[in-house]
Amino acid sequence: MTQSCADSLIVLDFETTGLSPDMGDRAIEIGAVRLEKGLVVDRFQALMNPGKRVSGFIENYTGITNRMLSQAAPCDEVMEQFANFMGDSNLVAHNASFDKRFLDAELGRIARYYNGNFACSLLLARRIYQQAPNHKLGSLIAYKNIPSDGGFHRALFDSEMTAKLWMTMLNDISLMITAQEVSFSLIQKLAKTPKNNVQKLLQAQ
DNA sequence: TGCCAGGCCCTCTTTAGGGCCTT
Repeated sequence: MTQSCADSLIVLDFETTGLSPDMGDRAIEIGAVRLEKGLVVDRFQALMNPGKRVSGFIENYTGITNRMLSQAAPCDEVMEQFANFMGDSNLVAHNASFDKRFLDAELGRIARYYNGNFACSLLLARRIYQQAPNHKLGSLIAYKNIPSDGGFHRALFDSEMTAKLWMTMLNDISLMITAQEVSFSLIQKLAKTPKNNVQKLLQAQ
């Protein structure tokens, strides 16, 4: 069975100075992998200098220090490169609303835009892994016994783990339906379906 | 200096409140 929605996808993750670009927070690292037919075929990773110091909390949380950022290229330079990398591919992130806010904010600063659609691995996991203890990325990786060395909270590592989780979810969904492929539109529909209607939706495929 | 958000989703709901996720 094919998994067409993975034919060309960018799975991305930002590390940032905080939670809200509307409150002045900036991206400090972008990591992404390109998935084609279920395989990682390309990677992107870069630190970026946000032009402000990051808090001790962020240094501890990510391991990214002010010293490291002082030697990094500025955000606009890195985001220009990343915009070229992702093109108009569809996009996936864990808690996509968070990464989309920062992607939109950073690209807006350099007047670059994209036409891809976002899908959220968190929303999908809440539908198909309703018995998981919680739906944090690290917890889901452990729940599905996906090999990991535990180095979470760096952008490329988290995007690689999200990509593995994504492929695992597509495989699990493909086992629940009779259709020949798991389409991107089905994934987006699933992520918006009330939990108690998930089985009905899958059985209709 | 210290602090900050927003979308989703559940329920003891919908004229609301609070937990889960992301950094």
